Amino acid sequence: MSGNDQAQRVAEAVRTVPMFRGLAPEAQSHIAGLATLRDFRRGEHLWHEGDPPESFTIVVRGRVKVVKEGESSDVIYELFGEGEPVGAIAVYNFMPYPAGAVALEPTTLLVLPRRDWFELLDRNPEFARAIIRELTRLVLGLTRKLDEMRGQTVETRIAQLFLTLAERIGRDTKDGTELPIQLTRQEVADLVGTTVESAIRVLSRWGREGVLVTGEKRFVIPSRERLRELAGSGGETTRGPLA
Amino acid sequence: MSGNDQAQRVAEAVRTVPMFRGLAPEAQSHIAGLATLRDFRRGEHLWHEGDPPESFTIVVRGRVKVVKEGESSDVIYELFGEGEPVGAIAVYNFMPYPAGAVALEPTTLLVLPRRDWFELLDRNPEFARAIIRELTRLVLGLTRKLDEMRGQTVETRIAQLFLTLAERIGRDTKDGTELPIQLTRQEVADLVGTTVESAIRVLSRWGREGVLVTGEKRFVIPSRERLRELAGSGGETTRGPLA
DNA sequence: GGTCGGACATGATGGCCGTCATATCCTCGG
DNA sequence: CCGAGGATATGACGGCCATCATGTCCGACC
Repeated sequence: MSGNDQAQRVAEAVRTVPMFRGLAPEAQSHIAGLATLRDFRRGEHLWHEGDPPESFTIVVRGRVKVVKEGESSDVIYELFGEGEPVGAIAVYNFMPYPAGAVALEPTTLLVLPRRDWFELLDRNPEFARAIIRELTRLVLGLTRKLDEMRGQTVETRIAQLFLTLAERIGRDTKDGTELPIQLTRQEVADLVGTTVESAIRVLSRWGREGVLVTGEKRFVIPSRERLRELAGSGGETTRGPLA
Repeated sequence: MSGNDQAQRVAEAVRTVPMFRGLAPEAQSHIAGLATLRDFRRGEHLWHEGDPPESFTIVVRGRVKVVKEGESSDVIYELFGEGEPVGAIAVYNFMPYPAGAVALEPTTLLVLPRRDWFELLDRNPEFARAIIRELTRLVLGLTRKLDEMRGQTVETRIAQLFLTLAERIGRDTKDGTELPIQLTRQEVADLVGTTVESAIRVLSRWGREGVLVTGEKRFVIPSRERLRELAGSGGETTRGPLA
């Protein structure tokens, strides 16, 4: 029974994943026959840095951070949401995962054994295109992060972070833009490359000033325009004596 | 005559490029029939940010920097050397180039019109793999840059930069490792995300101390071990009162 | 040969922010 | 019900480095 339920859940997951959505029903059920689902709790590791990648994985529910864990501080490289393949690089090259992955929320993964995935790749050239698209997205995100990181003040970088999040996962409500995502101040700090304390200083001040309000498992941006001003004016540090 | 010479040069370029090296001779000459060569002087732009990518391009001679040009400062995302495809992302997605490209040395590019390149891609699945490999390299390089950028001092970051360069293009001589590449202090600064002045301070001190010597169109590292020490010990900033 | 621009160099100054210390609030588990 | 641990918050201190100013050297060009 529950085996049957499981099979149904897998089948539905395959149907909803963008990469597989366009396939013929038979192809979809073929894939569903090879795949399984795995559930993770918030904070649980999907894998650790250095693990060998046994499978190709796609997020079907929840959100995941890919993070390089240093002894004293971490760096979050990227966030992955529903429908996105995660860890594709390691699987493709069969290299140890260059970074760990941690669930930010209760998360479900669609799991395809390496071997099966490569067979599919051989037979469906469009899958290679999907991977290229995904890697492209990664590269653009990383270059963006790189120039955000540079020179700018911490406040500016955090403002840019939340603007990016607003574009990707923001919902408009009557109180402003809502970001239904749970991030600790530590995680915000890791995302922009600073310390917890600095992140806290900015966010608590923003809370007082009404720029960005931290709520239960979400953030609210009353006015994106305010944020955009803060994000834009970070380049110039010391204003000349004249200005 | 010169047309014939040109054809010969193209044919040889195609034979030497890693991506095409494994192909059958007929396939190679087919590609050579579609491709052309373009030469650039040092400092010349291969393209500017925002240009539409008309062709797929591979570096066959020289070296190229891909750079995001800001009003007051630049960021160099990556360096490309002989045999490497450059700008692949923009071509594949037919999006405007997200960054400019500039020749660091006299450089020759193998140029394949977009349309022809896509036909080749359809017929040769291994080309898609080559692109994926290239993108993988890019992603790993960028993530590396990201965590090098974090927290570390300027001196540490520059040390890491030259260690990386030493691995990629270093030649061992009796005086130490030689890096046959011409980089201005400004370019070094752009690579590690700092200012010219800071880069100059570090490099001129290193020159005095014999850690890294700047020569005619090259650098020399007398002892890689020295550099490695400088690269490693940058994390800890304020030593505690006890230590 | 003179001058103009670019690369390299060095000093002074001030601000951002990383580090350390401390405190409050809340959730868990015993 | 109380203690432990985690997240959030706030203040003090000090160092790295961006900015600005100034100077030298060199090749390019007229």
